[in-house]
Amino acid sequence: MIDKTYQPSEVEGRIYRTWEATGAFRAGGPARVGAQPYSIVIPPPNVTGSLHMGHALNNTLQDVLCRFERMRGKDVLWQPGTDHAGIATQMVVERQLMERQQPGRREMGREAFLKRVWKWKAESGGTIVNQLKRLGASCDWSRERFTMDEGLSRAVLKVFVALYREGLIYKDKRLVNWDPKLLTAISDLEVVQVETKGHLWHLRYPIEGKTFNAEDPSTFIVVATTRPETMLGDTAVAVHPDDERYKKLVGKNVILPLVGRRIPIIADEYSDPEKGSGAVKITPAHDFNDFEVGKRHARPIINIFDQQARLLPKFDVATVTGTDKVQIGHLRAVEINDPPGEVGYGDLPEGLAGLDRFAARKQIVARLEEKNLVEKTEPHTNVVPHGDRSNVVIEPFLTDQWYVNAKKLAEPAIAAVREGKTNFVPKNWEKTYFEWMEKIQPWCISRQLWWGHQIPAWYGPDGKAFVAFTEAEAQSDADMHYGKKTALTRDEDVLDTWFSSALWPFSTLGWPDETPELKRFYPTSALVTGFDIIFFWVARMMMMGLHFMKEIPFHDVYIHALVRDASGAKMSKSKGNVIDPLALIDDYGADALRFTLAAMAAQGRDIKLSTQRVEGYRNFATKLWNAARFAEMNGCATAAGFDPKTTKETINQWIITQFSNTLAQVELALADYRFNDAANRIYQFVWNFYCDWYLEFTKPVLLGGDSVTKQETQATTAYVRDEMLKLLHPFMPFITEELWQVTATAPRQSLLALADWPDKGPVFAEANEEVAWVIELITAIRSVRAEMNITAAIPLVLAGASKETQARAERWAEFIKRLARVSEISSAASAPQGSVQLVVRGEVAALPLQGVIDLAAECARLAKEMTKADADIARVDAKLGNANFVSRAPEEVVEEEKEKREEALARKAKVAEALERLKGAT
RNA sequence: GGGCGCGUAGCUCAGCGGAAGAGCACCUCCUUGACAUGGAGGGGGUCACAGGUUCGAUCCCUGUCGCGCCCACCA
Repeated sequence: MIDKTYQPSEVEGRIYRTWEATGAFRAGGPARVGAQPYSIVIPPPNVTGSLHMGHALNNTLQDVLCRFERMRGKDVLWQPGTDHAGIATQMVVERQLMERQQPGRREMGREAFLKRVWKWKAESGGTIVNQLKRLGASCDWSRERFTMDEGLSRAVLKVFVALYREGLIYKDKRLVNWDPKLLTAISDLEVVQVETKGHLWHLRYPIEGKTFNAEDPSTFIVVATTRPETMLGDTAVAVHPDDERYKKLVGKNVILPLVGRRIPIIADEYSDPEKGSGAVKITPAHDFNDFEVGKRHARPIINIFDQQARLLPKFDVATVTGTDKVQIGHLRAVEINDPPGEVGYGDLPEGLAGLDRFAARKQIVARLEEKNLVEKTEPHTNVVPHGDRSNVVIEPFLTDQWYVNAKKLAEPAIAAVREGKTNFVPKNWEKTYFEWMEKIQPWCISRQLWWGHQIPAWYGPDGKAFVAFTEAEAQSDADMHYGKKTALTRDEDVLDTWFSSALWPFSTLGWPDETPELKRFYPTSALVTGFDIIFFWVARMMMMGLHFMKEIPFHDVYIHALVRDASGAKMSKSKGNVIDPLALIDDYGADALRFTLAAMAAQGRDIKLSTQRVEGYRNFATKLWNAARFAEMNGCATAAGFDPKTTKETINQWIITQFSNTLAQVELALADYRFNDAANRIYQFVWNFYCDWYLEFTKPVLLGGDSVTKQETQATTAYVRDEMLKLLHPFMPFITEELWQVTATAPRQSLLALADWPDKGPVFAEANEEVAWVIELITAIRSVRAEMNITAAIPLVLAGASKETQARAERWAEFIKRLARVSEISSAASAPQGSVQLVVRGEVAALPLQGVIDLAAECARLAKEMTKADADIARVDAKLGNANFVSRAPEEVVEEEKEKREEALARKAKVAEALERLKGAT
């Protein structure tokens, strides 16, 4: 006996354990020999993270695909695993240390700290995996990987060394995005632009050789800046070469206030006459654009900050040699106003050393104001780069870092998408991909962190780098190079987390070894991910995959939307609008959550998730459960060898036909990644077709005595239920698997998860047509009943009905009586006096209700129908009256319109007749 | 500044060249033996606006107005 109610919380865990215990999700099992492979690699969640709504959506969609393909007989590998998430994880552990007032990572030292992180990974690493299981993810957990496990680390090492030797990884000194809080470089992608309200300061820089006088503009030049504190590092003032205002100043010098450094006024197209004063201060060490301008004019690069963006007592000065190479070194500060021909560097003015950049800003503005060097201060809004993790303002900072020549690697990656080897779904994301890939910048891959893959580079005493697989190898290279045993020190830095993620599609399959899995499952079939990591991850997997495997990593890239809260805001912890998927699973069951996400996953639009919607799909699960109970109560058992093609009963043929249509549409939708269409179609079938109509239609049969008809109906009910469970299983795996078990009257041949997907079913056109008529008739009668508030059973008279209709009515009498609450059905030449008359397919169905109905109301109802018929006729006539339409529109469209006209005319005639009759009765 | 997308029923959204759809909400009726987490019925939309293409436009094109996102930009 099936339980009265379905309790997800009591069922889901048990079901999942059954799947795991039977190895249902194992790829390459004996049952799959000879099967076509289908593979998806999971976007690896952060190992110490927990499941959020984005994961829930992402993994639901992957699971739908995997379960669908598995049931279709493919050898499915859904490759799971987790990411070490360098910065994020290191931050979490450091915070923990701080909260527990334990020594920080620097006090602990690298080794002890890493031990601590591994411990945290061991403690919390299982959380996300268990949460994915609660969602129902059918990953092959026996193959779970971690980006820092032995094998993947080997892949990372191999890739780094190979790219280095090919010249595609190199070390370079240039400005990077420096995070002064985390004390590491980050890539362009980890920088977010935040609109910030600030000020624009207009500063007066006195011109050399003139006595500064605030009242006399010829004695100074005004530069506008949002970062006055960086003026300490200025090495030029740039104006546009065509700017008449400043033409005669080009070549002259200004004396940098506070510092006294003499710096030239240069002409450079970078300067925009429209912005600020048209003259711009050039601070090559602290601005990306200024860096370029500085290089063009061979200006020195003066770094004024330490790693935490606090003012240095003595500046670091780098000089430019050539335009590409930069050398850096400490120079002594020189005297203010040093001799012509040389640039002075200057000491930091008294009392500023160690000030943080924002404090320095205040101080410097104050000091400039004192000297009357601030012309004006305007409020100003601009976008300021922030670290995506630390949320502090990023400082452009001159350091040595490792880079990947992304431009080179991008070429084949662009071509592969151009040539359609890899397809984005929806397609418009390809444009985003191309735009980024085509102007891709060198990828900064070194991070000044500890948690991650340490860079396999060792340095000799002169700073020369030896990149090798092992320290011993590097040592022997170095010894050879120096001609003697030489002490090396290892590069302290680790690689960007995304470096190892970029290898995910092949590293998880065993690369660099030539494993059978790699051969079988690469390239993977599909990648399912959010648009926010197209650049971070998808693009880089394309680059690495093509470079090392010489083949695309995946055929399709399905890009899904973001899950937002019910009002459309991005979910974030700080806003407190995060909906926890686990809480929804607790409340409504994993199936309801999954179905909600799938049903809302329309391409190209974000998902605004509301709990109400989840509740609705919980109700859907309940509905399904009860339908199965009903079937069981009525002895509907799976019949061995049942063949839907051999059914004789119209109603059975009808539901089978509806199922066939649904099946076909669901398959089409899934082939196109239209998850919402697939889900909605199934929903409609289960609720509207199977429950609302089919089960209601068959009640009289099932409640009646034994007969061939009854047997066939019982078998069909069970058959469609079983097929329906299969169809629904990819979306609602738990309840369907449970029902598959509890409805079994004989042992099932397999778990539902491994059952065969339904075959293309038969279509009975005649039955379909006939039942459509019955439904229309019943609906029309019900409508009138409800509108007129008639509860009692009433007779039905078919007025002037055709032989065919009369025969149909006879065949369906029992059903019509029951579902429309009709007492008896008869035929007559015309509708009885005072009856309500319905037009169904051009024929009149009359309900003799004299005395019961409100004649005025009925008149009004008919008048309304008449208006509608007139409108329909008028519209069709307008079309058909248009010679252009008749001559130019396709023939079948014209035919269709003619038929519509006939139909509307007939309907109008019937309604008019009915009105006449009614008036006659009054 | 460059790009992408969205304005359709009260709300959330499908549809995207041939008679406007769903779910929720709302209103009316229904404790019938699967299910009140239910059943039956109903109201509600010049498909943002203006032009254009077409025999025909919610759908294609152009523009306008709103809204969102991505990329670039510390004057």
